[in-house]
Amino acid sequence: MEEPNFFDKVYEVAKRIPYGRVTSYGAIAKYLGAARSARMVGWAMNKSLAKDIPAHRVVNRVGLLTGKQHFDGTNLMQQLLENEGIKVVDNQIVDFKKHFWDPALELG
DNA sequence: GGCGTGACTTGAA
DNA sequence: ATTCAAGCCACGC
Repeated sequence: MEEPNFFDKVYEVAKRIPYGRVTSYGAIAKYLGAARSARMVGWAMNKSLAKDIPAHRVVNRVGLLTGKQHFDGTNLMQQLLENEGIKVVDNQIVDFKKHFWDPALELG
């Protein structure tokens, strides 16, 4: 059997993020048992841009759109979030806590 | 093949 | 309360 790597797990979790919800790199990393490897999640997300992964639903722990810079358009990430009913002001998600989706809680 | 960078987080001073 | 430092590991030069 294949043993999913960190990257692959990140992709699977990211794919499972529900519509209109967001999560943080650390939450995913922690769910994978590598809370200190949050950076790898970000790097994985960078690669995920070429996949069907909703990377725009993943932000840092304060709800700041740190990765919007990596999207094609500077406002693309924000537009996508607002399109899902998430309000974004100054590159930061409003009521981030309410929209926060913890894989450890939702997936088990 | 080594060094630095990076879409981060946590903990300690 | 804020600021500083360390950790984690893949990728590019």
